[in-house]
Amino acid sequence: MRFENELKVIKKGVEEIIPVDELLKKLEKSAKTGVPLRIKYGIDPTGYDVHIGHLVPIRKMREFQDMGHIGVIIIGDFTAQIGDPTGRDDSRPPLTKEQILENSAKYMEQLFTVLDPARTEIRYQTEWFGSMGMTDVIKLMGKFTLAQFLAHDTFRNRYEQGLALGMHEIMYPILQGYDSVAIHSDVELGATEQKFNILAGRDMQRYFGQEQQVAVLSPILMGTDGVNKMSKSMNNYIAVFDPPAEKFGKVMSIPDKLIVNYYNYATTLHPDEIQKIKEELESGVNPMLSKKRLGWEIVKLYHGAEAADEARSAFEKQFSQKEIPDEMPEFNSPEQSLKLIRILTESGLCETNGEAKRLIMQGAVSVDGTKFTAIDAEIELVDGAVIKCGKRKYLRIRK
RNA sequence: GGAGAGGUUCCCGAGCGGCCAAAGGGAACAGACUGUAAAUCUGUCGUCAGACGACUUCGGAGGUUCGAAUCCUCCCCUCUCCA
Repeated sequence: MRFENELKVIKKGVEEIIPVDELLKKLEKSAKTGVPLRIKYGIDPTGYDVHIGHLVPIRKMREFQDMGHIGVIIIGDFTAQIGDPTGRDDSRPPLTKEQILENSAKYMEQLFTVLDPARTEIRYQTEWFGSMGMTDVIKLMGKFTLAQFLAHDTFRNRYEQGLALGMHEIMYPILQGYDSVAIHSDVELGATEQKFNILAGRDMQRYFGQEQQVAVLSPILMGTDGVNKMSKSMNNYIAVFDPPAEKFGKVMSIPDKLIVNYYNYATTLHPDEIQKIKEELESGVNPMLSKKRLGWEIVKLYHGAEAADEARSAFEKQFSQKEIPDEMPEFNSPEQSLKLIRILTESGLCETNGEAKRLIMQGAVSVDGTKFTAIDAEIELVDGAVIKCGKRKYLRIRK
């Protein structure tokens, strides 16, 4: 049957589908009636930096779109004020309308590197929450019990660890759940940590007499540190806005253990191909090679094959062959010569004089290939001279 | 409302009158090594100063003291138990 095939595609790279048989029924019904399914994914417009971990469920949405269904992106302008308790940010300052609009515009720009705009609907929570009164809110809250929330990992852990847990935070799943009612969601996508929130949507829909949505949960992508999940706050992420060389470098910095994981969730390679890479790794092929390919695949996804080639060869030049990169920041000064320390700080290569001194003493700084270790070194400012500071920072002198 | 515990440098977490710019760990950065911005080892890690040292920091505001992250007062915030 046709939907069996579709189901196979949907299942690929997905951790859990709750419940599978309902999804099958929905697919069947949609095929029969010609009415596309509504696939929901919510974002909080607290920022706009999208990283490749966010895009794991978004790719799934694209697959649904390619089957003819509708992707509905919810801009969580209300939930943004709460902050997803699943994260650990304590308080969020309320966002202005302008910020929300700006953030969501930039957010969508990045999502559209993956999504099909023709089959994407963008909805704001304000549409349905903006006019709600206290009575409605109380009614919604009454649909859930405290026990339910305390059964939720995040809430329980924070409670048991004695961390602060604001009353408003329990509103998060309630609001997210009601979103599903408001947009008549058929499927909600999210990472596995979203399970509770997404299931809350199912409950809400039942209370409102709607057909319940199906949860399609993607695995959580680990951050480049290999320890925490990829997130902005841990600064272990590869952003969609990162330039190609940056993406490539960040991929090279992931621990070797993560290679297969990234192939699975951050690329669109065929599972058989990934299996092959896995076997190669196990048989002792240098992980660096698989990583280079991984970096290439990821850059290609966002910037095309040409950019991927460039990123790879730039990396090889700079780190394997230790050549000087073509592009680097430049520094201008009217002086004939300057203290090395001052060049480093004034150009912004180093934050403080102390840092500059440290780096010099540690032998991290060289000018045109000559290492300088004297703190008070004075440098002739010659046009085109290249200062190297550490592994990745370069500066070209301009006259 | 009552009784306790606590707020420390980017994060976690010690310190509880001078030896504290503050242990330890993590992160970060650097060096060595490596066909990886992996792993490992070593070092650095408040600001200024070449160094001696000076200055700013331990929730906030005052106070005691020759001297406070450490003691006192008030305030703000968090947690636990009782109701």
